Amino acid sequence: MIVEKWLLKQIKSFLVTCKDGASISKIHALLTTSGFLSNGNSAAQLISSYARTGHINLAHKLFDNLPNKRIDSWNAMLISYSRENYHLEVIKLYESMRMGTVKPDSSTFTITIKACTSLFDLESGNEIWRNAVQCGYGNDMFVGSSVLNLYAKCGKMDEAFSVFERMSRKDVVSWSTMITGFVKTGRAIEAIDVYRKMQKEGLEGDGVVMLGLIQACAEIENLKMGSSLNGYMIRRGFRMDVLVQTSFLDMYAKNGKLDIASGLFRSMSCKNVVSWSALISGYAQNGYAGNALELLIEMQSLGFEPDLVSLIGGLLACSRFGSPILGRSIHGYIVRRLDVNQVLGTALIDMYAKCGSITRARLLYDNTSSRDIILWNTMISSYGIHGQGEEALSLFNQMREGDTKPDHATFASLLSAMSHSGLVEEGRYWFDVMIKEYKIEPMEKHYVSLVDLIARSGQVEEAQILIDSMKYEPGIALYVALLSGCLNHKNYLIGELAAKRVLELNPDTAGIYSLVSNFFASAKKWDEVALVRKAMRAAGMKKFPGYSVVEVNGKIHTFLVEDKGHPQHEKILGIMEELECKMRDMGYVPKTEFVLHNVEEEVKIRMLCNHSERIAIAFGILNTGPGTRLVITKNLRVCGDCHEAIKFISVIVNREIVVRDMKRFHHFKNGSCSCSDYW
DNA sequence: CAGGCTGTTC
Repeated sequence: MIVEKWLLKQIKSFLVTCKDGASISKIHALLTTSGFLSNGNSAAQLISSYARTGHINLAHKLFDNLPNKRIDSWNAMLISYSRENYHLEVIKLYESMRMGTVKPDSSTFTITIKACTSLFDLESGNEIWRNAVQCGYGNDMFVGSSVLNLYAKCGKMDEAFSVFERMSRKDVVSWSTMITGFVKTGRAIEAIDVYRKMQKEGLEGDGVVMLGLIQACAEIENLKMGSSLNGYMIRRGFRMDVLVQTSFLDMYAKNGKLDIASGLFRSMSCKNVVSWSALISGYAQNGYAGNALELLIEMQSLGFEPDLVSLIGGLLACSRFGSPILGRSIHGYIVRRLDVNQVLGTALIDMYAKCGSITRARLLYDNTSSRDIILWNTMISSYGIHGQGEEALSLFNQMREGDTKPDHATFASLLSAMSHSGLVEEGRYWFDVMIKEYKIEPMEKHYVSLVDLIARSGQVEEAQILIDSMKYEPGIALYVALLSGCLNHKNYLIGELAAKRVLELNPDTAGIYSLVSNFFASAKKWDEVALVRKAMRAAGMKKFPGYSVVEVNGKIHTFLVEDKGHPQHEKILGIMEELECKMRDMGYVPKTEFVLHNVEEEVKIRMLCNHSERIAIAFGILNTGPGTRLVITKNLRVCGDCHEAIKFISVIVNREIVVRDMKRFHHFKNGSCSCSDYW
């Protein structure tokens, strides 16, 4: 007997580390012939050894043939499936176990609930949790933590919290599950509260807890707390692994501190695809499209295969840049290598729409099999920026018929589409529906669209009343919307108040200064015009020169304002002069009020003609065949004079010209534009 | 046997 026990122990310890399938089979045969397996001895070890060496089918065969299945064999089988991510098999196996007489234990419940978590199967998870309580495992820390994670992953943090509060024993895993859960559901403040409670109970956080806290800091934009967390971790001797470093990197990148993020990235001795992706996305989200694309290329050249997320970052950069050529090439790269999932599909639709091809965007949209809220919102917004308000509305109505509930972003896109298309009554109507039927509290962005819509239609007083009726302090965007309405409809009384508010609220783009200045010029208040110019210089606005991008014959060409550096400069100039002549004959009068510099009238006219969008258009005309559609992307807002001029140009050259600016698309065709005015 | 990094709309 003693020898047998010793032998079994030796066999077990050998199986734990054995990597050789043939040896496992030999031991299997030995145990079978000597009769040990018949009472279940060593079966669990054999099962996990088989599974660990990639022979899960052999493991299952052995398990099926066991005459006496003990709980450790069941659990070994469950764990083997779990390791291979066969979550449905785990749940099935658990159910067949429940049919028999063997009692599940803590591991059984822990693993099975984890499988439900991976499948986001809240229903089965709840059922198994009830079983666990019935079997006396309601106070088990492992089972408890896996239930916390189940609720957290399914977004049910209130349920998780009530289980958490009733747990009699908690360890660092239980606490960190709560912290991570709150962060991932957008409740960063509560995540930090949980951490403080944990500290009060005398528990130290570990790496996982820190990771959650870093993400919390990223979300609430508290970089100060984030940095002090960094100091704390260094003092306590935490190992800064890739995960933690990537989280710090991401925190800085998300908050626009790309210099710090990139410094951190360069200093990392160990980087993975995720670290690359985090920085690429950070650049793309903050408008540094060029840096994002450069990094994507650098990543490949160093042998890192871009994954889904880094490519989504690349697509985002393309849509910021307005470059369909780059976007298409990334699309092609993706199709050759990866499966397109919903997030990627959405990014592609957004990219095509923002790069000027609403048709291609719709094509992709029609080919999607399932539609989540972001996909709907993206398509609605795409129609909006292209000035197709009716299409946006019709899509929105289709959405209402289905089972995806519109959210705040849906209405933001819808209302903005209404305002870009001048659908005044519809805009008012849906704003009301949003509040009354969908119980969505209007946010600033909703008010901005509505004010823009109403003011644009000429009801400036009403727009003013709407702003005054808001429950919170109106931001600059609202006064900008009001002011542009005042400018269009020459309401100088309200306009002057709006203009003053705009200046008080420190505009951060040259476009806004130019709007204010145009307003005062229109009111013939020249002293104010001069003041605005001064304020703009003081704010350092001239640092951002306007540029336009145009793609011709598969190449991207960028033009700055007054760009003289192009090899075809002389020819471009020729086209521009020819166009100007014909435009004048057709009745075009330069709107020199759009020039904010205090110079001679004749110089102003020269400056208007040298705007980057005009140079880009002339270049496009020069280098493409008659009738070719031109797509130009401008980094600022398109200027009011250019908006007029391009209408004429579209007639002269008989082409469709699409100009995308920071906010939307202007489709010029046969002398008119899809947008009623430039702003 | 339970918890960890990056991603799409406004």
